[in-house]
Amino acid sequence: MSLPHAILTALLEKPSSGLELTRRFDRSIGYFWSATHQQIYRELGKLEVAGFIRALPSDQPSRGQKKQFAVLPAGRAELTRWASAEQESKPIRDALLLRLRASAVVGRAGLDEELRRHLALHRRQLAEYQEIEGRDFGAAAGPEDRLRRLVLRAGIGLETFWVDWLAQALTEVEDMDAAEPPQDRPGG
Amino acid sequence: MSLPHAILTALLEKPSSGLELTRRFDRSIGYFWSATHQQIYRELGKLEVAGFIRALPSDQPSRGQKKQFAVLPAGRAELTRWASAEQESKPIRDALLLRLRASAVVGRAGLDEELRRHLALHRRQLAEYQEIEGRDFGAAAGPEDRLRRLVLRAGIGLETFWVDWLAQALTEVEDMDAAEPPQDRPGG
DNA sequence: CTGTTTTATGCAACTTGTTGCATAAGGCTG
DNA sequence: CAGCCTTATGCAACAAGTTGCATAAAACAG
Repeated sequence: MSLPHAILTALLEKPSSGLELTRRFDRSIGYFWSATHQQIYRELGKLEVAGFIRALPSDQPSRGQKKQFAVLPAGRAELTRWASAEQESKPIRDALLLRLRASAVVGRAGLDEELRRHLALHRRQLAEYQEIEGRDFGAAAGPEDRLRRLVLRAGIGLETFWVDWLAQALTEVEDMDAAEPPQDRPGG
Repeated sequence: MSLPHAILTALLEKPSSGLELTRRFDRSIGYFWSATHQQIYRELGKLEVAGFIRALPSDQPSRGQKKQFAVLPAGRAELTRWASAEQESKPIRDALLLRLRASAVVGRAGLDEELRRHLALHRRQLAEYQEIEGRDFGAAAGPEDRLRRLVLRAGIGLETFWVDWLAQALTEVEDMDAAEPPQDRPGG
């Protein structure tokens, strides 16, 4: 249950409306904790009821009107509590690796294309991270920026790993396809 | 929606009962697609109704009795179809990176312990993967084993990355803690 | 042969995340 | 100013995953 804490973190970094949060969850925060606007609006409602955030006063009351949210002391306390507690790590689910395992059983048809597609996606993501690093993290900075830079370095490291692994996997799969056509269950 | 396909793959590798599947989802398959016994039994029921698998005949009918499942031709066809189609990649959610970001805002209390805990977990997982590699993948083999080895290499690469990153993150955080105590919002 | 543990299957309720759609304000275009 | 697009918020239904518990047979201990 980390979505509320992702939202609290984002709102502490900068008070925002639901839509602004959604935009930020498509970029920075969303690089490691994604959420749709539906989740965000629902969670904002819960956080407000719980007294963790409040809507900043606005003229118009509701729909079609921006509503800014700011974190209340209770919300900061909750985030502090969460951040100093042990996290249960969520189980891994990686569809691409599952697919490779399935391909070992039912054949490699279309596998090379999928690997190429993923390779392109990860290369693009890596380039984006590297651009952010060059833009936002030039000189040495305080602990806040050092921690954020560590997070970014995790992203860069992960994408670098995937790019390397996918390139190697693609080479191997092409090699297998050359030796033996990738029909379903080729040799038996 | 990949759980049914994970189960079909596992059953094609070896027909199994629900509990045997559960055990395998705690090991090999579960390294990249985890599932609880609840999910597995429920999904087995659906796959049987859909005509993708069938229960092998047994003496006793139901509870407390092992029920072996085998994949039917329709099930193999479904897995083949799934494996040759494009996968929508699931959004990323990594609680540890989120926590680092939160720590940048509410302070680093307990962060070093959490990093050490993760480091130990990833080191253990890496050792397990390397042991499997040494045991199961000695000599060169057919395309099936080459694909499975690629999957294992992904696991090894990922764990290696995490071990390296966590070690570096820990060093940095300890350095920050030495310069400035890790209270909530230390310097402002 | 009785009670406890282990193996094995499964239901029900709940939480989390996704998809599709509805509503409404404001700006733009002819 | 009528119609359309974009921005902004939100409901409802659904799908996926989790948690807690129930049931029952077999194995084991005394």
